[in-house]
Formats: sequence, C-alpha cells, structure tokens
Amino acid sequence: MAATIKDVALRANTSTATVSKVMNGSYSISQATIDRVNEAMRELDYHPNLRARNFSKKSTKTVVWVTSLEKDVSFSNPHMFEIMCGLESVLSEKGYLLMVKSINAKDAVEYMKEMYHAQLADGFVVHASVISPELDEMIYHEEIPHLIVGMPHFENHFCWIDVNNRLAGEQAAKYLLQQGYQSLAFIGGTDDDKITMHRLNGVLSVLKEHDLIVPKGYVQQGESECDSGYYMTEQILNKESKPDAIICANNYIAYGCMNALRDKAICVPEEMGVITFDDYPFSQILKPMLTVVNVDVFDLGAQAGKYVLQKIKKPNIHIESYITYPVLIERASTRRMM
Amino acid sequence: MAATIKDVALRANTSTATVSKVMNGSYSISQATIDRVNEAMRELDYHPNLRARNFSKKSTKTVVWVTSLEKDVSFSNPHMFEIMCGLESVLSEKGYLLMVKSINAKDAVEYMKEMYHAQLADGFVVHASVISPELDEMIYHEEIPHLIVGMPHFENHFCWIDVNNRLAGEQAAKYLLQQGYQSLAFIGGTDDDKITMHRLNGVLSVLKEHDLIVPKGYVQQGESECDSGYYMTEQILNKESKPDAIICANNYIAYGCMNALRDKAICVPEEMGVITFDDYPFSQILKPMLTVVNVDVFDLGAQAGKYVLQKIKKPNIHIESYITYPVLIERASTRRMM
DNA sequence: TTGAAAGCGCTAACAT
DNA sequence: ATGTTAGCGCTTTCAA
Repeated sequence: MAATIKDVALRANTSTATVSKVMNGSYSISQATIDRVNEAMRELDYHPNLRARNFSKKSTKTVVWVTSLEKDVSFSNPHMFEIMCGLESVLSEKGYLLMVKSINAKDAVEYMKEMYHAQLADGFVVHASVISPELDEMIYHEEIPHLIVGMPHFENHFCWIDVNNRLAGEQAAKYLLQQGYQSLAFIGGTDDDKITMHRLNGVLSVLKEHDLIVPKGYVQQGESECDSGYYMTEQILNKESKPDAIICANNYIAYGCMNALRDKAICVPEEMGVITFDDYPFSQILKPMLTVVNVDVFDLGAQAGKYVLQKIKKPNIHIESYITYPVLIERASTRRMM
Repeated sequence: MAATIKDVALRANTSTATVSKVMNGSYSISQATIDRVNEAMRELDYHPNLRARNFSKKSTKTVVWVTSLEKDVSFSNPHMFEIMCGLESVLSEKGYLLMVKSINAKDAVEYMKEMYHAQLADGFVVHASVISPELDEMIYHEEIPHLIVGMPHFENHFCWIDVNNRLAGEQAAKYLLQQGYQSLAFIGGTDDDKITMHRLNGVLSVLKEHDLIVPKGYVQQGESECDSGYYMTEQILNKESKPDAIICANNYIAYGCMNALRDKAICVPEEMGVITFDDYPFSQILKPMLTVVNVDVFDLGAQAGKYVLQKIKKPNIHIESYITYPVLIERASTRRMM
C-alpha cells in the first residue's frame, strides 16, 4: 500500500497540515520541519495522491482535445495530430494533462456537458469538425471554457482561432508576381471546400489589386486529389494562351499538376511556376521541389493551448482570431532564372 | 453551483446512500424510490461528480498513451497516431479515458512512476521509442499495468505487442514468386533500422526455402529516403544481370525506386515488379499504383487497448506477442501479364 | 428497502 | 510556526 500524507506526518512527527504546507511551499514552515518532512517522504517513497488533491482543490488540471478520429485520419489529415502535438506541448509545460476524445458532432454536445459537470476536465479544445449550433448553445449556456480550432461557418458565440488561409493565398500570388510570373492560374477543390475558397479569394484579391484579369478557365475546381489535379492542369494547358504559373490549392492536387506538366514536357520553373500550400512530405520529394506557403500547425495547436488556459483562468475573455501566420518556403518550383 | 448528490437526496426525500445506489443500479431499491430519485436528478439537471466517484472508488478509468511527439512527427510517422486512434476507440468503448503524454525515454521513468502513484492513471500504453532498461526495472518493481507497442530490443520483463515485420517480408517475397518473378532484389534502410532488418530477414528466409541464391548487390541498404531509394535502384540496375522485381523496405524508398525505373524507361510491372510495405497515400498515387504488404496499425492500437485493460484487471498475466497480421494489397505494380 | 456514518487523501480556514 | 478540524462529493459497510 502506498504511503499517504498521514504516514508522512506520523513519521516526521508532525501534522498532515504541515506536510501539505511543505508540499505546497508555504513560507511559514521552519527549515528544520521542512527537512524532517522531506526526509520522511523520501524514506517512505511518498508520492502525493494527485487525484485526492484535485478533488480537494476542485480542479483537474486537464484539458480535453475533442475531435473526430476515424480510421486512416492520420494519413488523410496529419494536421489534426500536429495541432494536438502543439497543444500537448503547451499544456504539459504548464502542468496540465491532455485527454483525447474522439466523437461525432451529434454526440459532442452531451459528452462535453457530462465531462464538464463530472469535473473530469477544466476546459476543452475542439476541432471545428465536431461543432454544431447545438454545441454553441450548450457551451454558451453552461459557460464552459473552450476554444475551437477552425473558424465556425455559422452564427455563434464560440471562442476560436484559425489559420489565415486567405492571407496564405495572397502571399502565394504576391510572391509569384514578384518572381516575374505574369499570368496566374489556380486549381483547387470545389466550392464547399472552405480552405480552397479562402485561398482562392486571397489569390483573386491580389490579382485585382494589380489590375490583372483572370482569363476564363484559369480557375479550375474539382476533387481534392491527384488525378483531379492532373485533369485540371490539362484543361489549363489546352487553352490557347497559357498561364506561366499555377497555384495548387493543396499537395495532392499539386502532385497531379506536376505529373501533367512532366507528361507535356513543360519545364518547371522556367516555363511554368508551381506553388502550393502546406509543407507535406510531398513538396520536398517532387522534382523540382515545390515552393509552398506553409502554416505552422504545431504552433496553431500551441496557441490553442495558451488560449484555453486563459479561458480557464478568466472565463469572460473572448477570442476570435486568425492567429497563425503563413510563411513562404521558397524552393525550386518557382525559382525563375532572370 | 452544480447540484450534488445531497441536493438530489434532499429533493427526493431520501438519503445520499440511496441516491448512490440508484445510480449504481443496486437491486435493493424499490421502484418508487428509483423513480423519485431519477425525477429529482432530472429536475436538478444533476451530473455526478466523477472525480469524486473515482476518488472514492480508487480508480481513474484512465489510460495514458506515453510517447515522444516531436514537431512534424505527424508527417514523418503517421502510424503513431493511427495506433493512438485505435487505442482511443477501444478505451472509449469500455468507458475509459485516454490521456496523451509526450516525453523522452530518460524522463519517462520518473513520469510514469509519479503518474501511477498519483493515481491519475490506471495503466499505460507506451510507444517503444521511449522505453529503456530503467523503465523496465521500474515498471517491474512497481508492478505497473502497462503495454509496450513495439518489440523491445533488450532483455526485459515488459508486456508488449508488435507487428510481425518478418512475416510481412515473407509475404512480400512469397507473393512475388507466385506471380512468376524469379529474381528478387531488396532495398532498405541500414542495419540499425530494425523494421528494415525484420522485413529483409523474412524475405531472405523465403528465398532460402526456395533454394534461391541472392546475387551480390541485390540487397542494398542506405538511408530511408527517396533519394537513397533512387540511388540504390540505380546500383541494382547497373549490374550485368538484373533482378525482375524489387522489394522496397518502405514507401519513401519505393518512391525513389519508381523514379529511377521511370528515368531508365523500365516498365513496371512487366520488366520489373515493385512491392513495398505500409499503405501510405504514396502507394496509391504512383503510376502504376504499388502493391503493398500492409499492417492495420489502427487495429494494433485497438489490441493494445484491449490488452492494457486486461492487465489492469489481472495484473499477473503476461503478454508478448506479434499480434497484428500483415495483409497483402495487390495493385498494378506487380500484376504480371502471363 | 433504507439510512447513518465512516471513510477516500488532501487542502485550507482557523486556532493556538 | 504548527496543529485541529471541517470539508470536497461520492461509495460502502453496517445497522435498522
């Protein structure tokens, strides 16, 4: 049986209150007592029962990462875990524990309410894929410390942070123009792919700023996958006047794009610049390596951790922000010889 | 302030003991009382404080996934998260919570000892990357319910499960021979890459069984990355007599291999069969798509969950096993026209 | 079938 | 500077 605070008190010939004070670093204890207590602890190989402490203090020092973890999600969405890693690093550093719960949007409402009232967690970081108006309602009503990762697409009271994908799109376009590319095309997912849309809007806003007209067919939308990237690139190459650079909404599409260019024997970056978003391993494996506008999602997770801890301490602050800035990583696919 | 068991007892005009019994489904309570208590709970929107319950019952219903989560690990090692997802699914189903802790091998010993004595967790599932003889010693001495994912490479008392990589190697080789390929080469990582070595040994054992001699230079070892795969393939192609199939120890190497074959205008699968391991997205994107020997790592995680719960219930069982079987996924890269 | 009361291990207010 | 004691919210034993 593991030693308890009583055993320590007995052995150190003092009271449990004093032992508790020693553990929590109260100033009003004499050095002699401190030493005695510490020695008793060592002798007994004493480890405080943190569950009892949490119970007594009414705090769990725990945050739950609530998301949907289907099979193969590690392959299809590595960002989700990179966010989690960033979150874990901050929580760990601040003495908090990270709990992970996979759930769907429907059940998330009841689950979080339960967990919070059960006092098994002080706060929640929630992936945008499991939010709903009902969740918003419940969290608002119960005043649950939370932070959503990903901007909600409906009217809400949530605190949230997200990557600024529109800005990423702007950066990609600006950079290409700076490099001397003059006619930009964009290939991406369909309208309901919000990430594609934000990136596209960023691109278009820059082109408009520069009074550049986007010729018909220079914006292609299709599936978010390799084959579709191939096809969309072909469509663009079939036009009479071709662009001199293509912005690919994501890595899979970019891969298809590169294959199409290779098959048509179009030189990258000389004849065609190629840029994409997010630094997946793909970008560094293709020849030439791809320039990307990257977002540090580990950092996004870390920020989420910081904010949720703030919310736990001061429940009345409100957070809505695009927190993590995109960074351009220049590689060979856009390095134009001038 | 949230309602407590006392409030419920008061409102239902009974005692806290009875309320507790109703919650835990004791048979000795009259239906009338049960109804009264349930109604009181509903009226008060009562949610039991599980922390208090856990404290009282001396169980946490929590398992910790202990591993090392460095930045970008989501990209470099998606398997780690797939294991976690499998683990979460089983724990969740059995009413357990999953905690995630990132730590290095050195600190893991002290951390786990603390956590266990602090009674913040009932058991641990530990990734093999953070184990050490010291950890083994500690866990053995303290009798901590645990399960290691990944076979330890030193003398130990651990309970562990792992994928059978040797068997995967055997499967790859057998399958190629069945397909009519007659001369197999292998390219992989260096000797300290245990996964490569197990897979290679499996391959060699099958070749030996078939009395096939492996010509000099048909086994190449180098870095576990794309460029190295390219180089190793070139080495093999430079030989006077070439193999008719190449087994690539992993996806990255396979990607380099495919590039080299394309550059040398060697047709896959007609002139050269290509097979690799683990069904990363790569395998499905390359042309032709790669045949792989895959391991369901989600299932591996799920098994880990089952076993650790067993260990928690019966600490004296011992587990050492290669639990998850590899499965061949046949695709175009080895489909020989006969 | 029910209830009183003694914990679970620790903290913290209060007294000394 | 130290000790006494009353919780924290629930479970569980034992008695009624």
